[in-house]
Amino acid sequence: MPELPEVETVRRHLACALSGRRLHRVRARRNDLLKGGWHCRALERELTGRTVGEIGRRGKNLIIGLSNGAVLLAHLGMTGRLCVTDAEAPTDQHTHLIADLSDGRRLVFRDPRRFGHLELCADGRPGESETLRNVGLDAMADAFTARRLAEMLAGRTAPVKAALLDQRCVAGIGNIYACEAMFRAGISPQAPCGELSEEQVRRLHRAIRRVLAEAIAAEGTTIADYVTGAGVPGRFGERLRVYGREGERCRRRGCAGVIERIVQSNRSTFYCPACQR
DNA sequence: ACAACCTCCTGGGGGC
DNA sequence: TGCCCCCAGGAGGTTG
Repeated sequence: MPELPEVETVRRHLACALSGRRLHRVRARRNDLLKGGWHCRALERELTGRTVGEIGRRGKNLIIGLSNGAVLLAHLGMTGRLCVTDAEAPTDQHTHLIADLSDGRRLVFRDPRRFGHLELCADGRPGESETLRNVGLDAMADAFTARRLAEMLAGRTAPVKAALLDQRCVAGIGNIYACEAMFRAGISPQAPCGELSEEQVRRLHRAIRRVLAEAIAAEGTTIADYVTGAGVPGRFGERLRVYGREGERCRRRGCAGVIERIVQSNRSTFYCPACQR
């Protein structure tokens, strides 16, 4: 599931394969995947002829700069893929946008489960878009400090896990890396936000940064069908310490605990009851 | 204001 | 073998 490291991997791929190319024929197929009031024909008209500039990211959102100051935003949801393929590569009913590029290849947006979406900001003010207006500080941004994390958690009674998943606070963490960060920090996913000590918040901040940086270096985690731009699975899956490991032994040296799975806000949480308190 | 649910969607897997 | 049900979860919406 594309969280920050997977989206960053896609961003790097697109920066190589898409930046500098012109979009010369665009087909959009589903109005319900377009935010900001767009429909397919208008989006096709607006995109056609634009040249792709820099590719950025905030949280799990891709920010694709276009000529004339427009910006295309893309969220991959659960199963979304945005990649540059050969023009002969087959497409299916889950392919929702195809843009032929000036170099003979094509940009393809495919998303079977359709939790993803696209939004064009013709005015070049993506910060006010439907997509980004509720998205907080990127988890890898310099401005995301332990102090900022402490401010976000202060006074809240919700479990820490819920706060980490809330994109309005810190953006980019999903279910996998929330579990992994809490394990590394040795903090119970059920601990109320406001009850963490300063030291625990510092540990949590450090754990978030480290697990995300390691996952970026490994080109993400492949659970079901995410692949990197090169079409290969991410390598971080083998380094997960709790996610998906229910019933297995804790990997922390000297810990005899067994990983448990609980459900929090309808989502699986994996943790070690022996080392997370 | 905040927290706890519900909803959208499809493919894959388990059980019978 | 085939069918049905459940499960995965990002994020916005609704309810309390």
